[in-house]
Amino acid sequence: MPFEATPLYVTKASMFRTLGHPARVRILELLRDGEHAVGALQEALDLDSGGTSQHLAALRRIGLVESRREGTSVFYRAADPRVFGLLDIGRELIARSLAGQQELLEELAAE
Amino acid sequence: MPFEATPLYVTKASMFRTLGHPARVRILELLRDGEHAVGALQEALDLDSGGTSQHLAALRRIGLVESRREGTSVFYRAADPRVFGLLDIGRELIARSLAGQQELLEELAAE
DNA sequence: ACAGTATCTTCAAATCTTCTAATATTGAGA
DNA sequence: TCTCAATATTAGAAGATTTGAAGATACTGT
Repeated sequence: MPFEATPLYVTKASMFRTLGHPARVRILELLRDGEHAVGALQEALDLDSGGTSQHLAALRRIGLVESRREGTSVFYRAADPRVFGLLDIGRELIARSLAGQQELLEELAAE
Repeated sequence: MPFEATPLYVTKASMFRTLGHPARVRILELLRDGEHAVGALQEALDLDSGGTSQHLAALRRIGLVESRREGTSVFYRAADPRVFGLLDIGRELIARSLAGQQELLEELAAE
């Protein structure tokens, strides 16, 4: 009874697509240093409560974050620290790409 | 004269979003073992020529692939092998998440 | 220069995502 | 149980992306 007849590359794509929103990238960056309550995230991101929940729900849907309730607050954390590796590689790739543009600019300036 | 006044997390998000399409994930998987002509990719993906070009253009726009023309063919390759690290971590995270679901199923079955 | 092939671009229709605002749920404490 | 505060969910409008078809461009060999 396979729940998941979806090819792996489709699942992978949904994961990347879920990461493909500025607010969600920022949420994960914040979760690097441990769990945060929804209220704290909301304030840090300058979002309203609905928006914050929606983004968290998207991240939870694909299993990137997990939550824990404590009284009236809900705390979120990264489900697996490897997700930060994605962010790191992302940063490296962007750095590389900007460095390339930089070189081009310098060549142009040197003419 | 900053070309890029965009915050890093926005650029990062566009990169992930660009990766967030099954065809583009598959293209990168194919590029793991070296460069491929557009025609070859197109056949492997079973896409029409327009679609293939568009996906490649999206990948090139954010600097994940580079191309080289040889006669009438254009060959694409990954601009930086670190991008494969993204795919690898993606696979690991999905594996983890499926394993979690699996456990849940087993608990349910054991009841 | 011409014909043929390969790749790229463009544009509008269909689809999916995000945003906004309103409403629902959950738990704590009186 | 009632009410408040914190999160979550939903629905519809607005915005962005994908698709598919057609046309434009570039290269090779003759």
